[in-house]
Amino acid sequence: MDDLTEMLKGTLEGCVLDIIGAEETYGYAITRRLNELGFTDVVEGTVYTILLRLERNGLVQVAKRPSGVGPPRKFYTLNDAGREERARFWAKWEYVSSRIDKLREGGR
Amino acid sequence: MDDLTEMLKGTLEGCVLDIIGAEETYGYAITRRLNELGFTDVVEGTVYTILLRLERNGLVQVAKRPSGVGPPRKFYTLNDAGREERARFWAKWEYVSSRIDKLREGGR
DNA sequence: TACCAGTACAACGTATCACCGAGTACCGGA
DNA sequence: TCCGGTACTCGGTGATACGTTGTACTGGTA
Repeated sequence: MDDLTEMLKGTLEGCVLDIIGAEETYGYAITRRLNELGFTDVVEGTVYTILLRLERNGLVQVAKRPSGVGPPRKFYTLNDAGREERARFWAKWEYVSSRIDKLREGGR
Repeated sequence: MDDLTEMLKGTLEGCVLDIIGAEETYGYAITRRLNELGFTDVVEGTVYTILLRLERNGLVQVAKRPSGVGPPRKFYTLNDAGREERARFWAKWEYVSSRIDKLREGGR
């Protein structure tokens, strides 16, 4: 699939939020997860910018722990604000995607 | 629904493309159509930027005609390149939205 | 020992996009 | 005559994903 960049704007952060919400995890693993989900072009740099943004906005709790197979990892968990934001994201997604699907079906 | 700006990036242009593809129309009417579709915060300035971009990228054919109820209108129609782009948009949308829905259902 | 691949994160700059605001202009009705 | 509705243009702003480069730790292997 060719360039999805623009279409991922505004949704990628929500996806990361959701992945963290499912279980405590770290940047490198999140990137792999997104790749295997089908977003093959998403690179580490992108995910780390999102993670730093989430941290700066106070949506996640961070814990640095050694990994054994490389440098230490920063593990992320959602806090209350993060869980709220995640719910808001899915509400928005539901809203937007349902309306676009309506347009597609020629819904006048 | 609160701010959808970021989530519309990359999809709004596709929506406009689709609306034009359905029938010959003009900026002001496209804005109204998007508003009634549920994208109530989309304003004329935004739509006109998209239309100028579509024109610059050679995806539409333009015809200026008097309106009778105000200043002349610029009517837009998709050309071959525009129809291709529209198809590409829906393919991308199908791809992205299906994968996000999968994430949402906890699809591991 | 020296090198390399895999893992892991950070920081810089860039392009694109939706939005905002202000401006121009045409028309009909109160 | 003014005002609301119609209709388009243009310049600037902020948010976001991406590309690139750099740092650094580990284990395997030639």
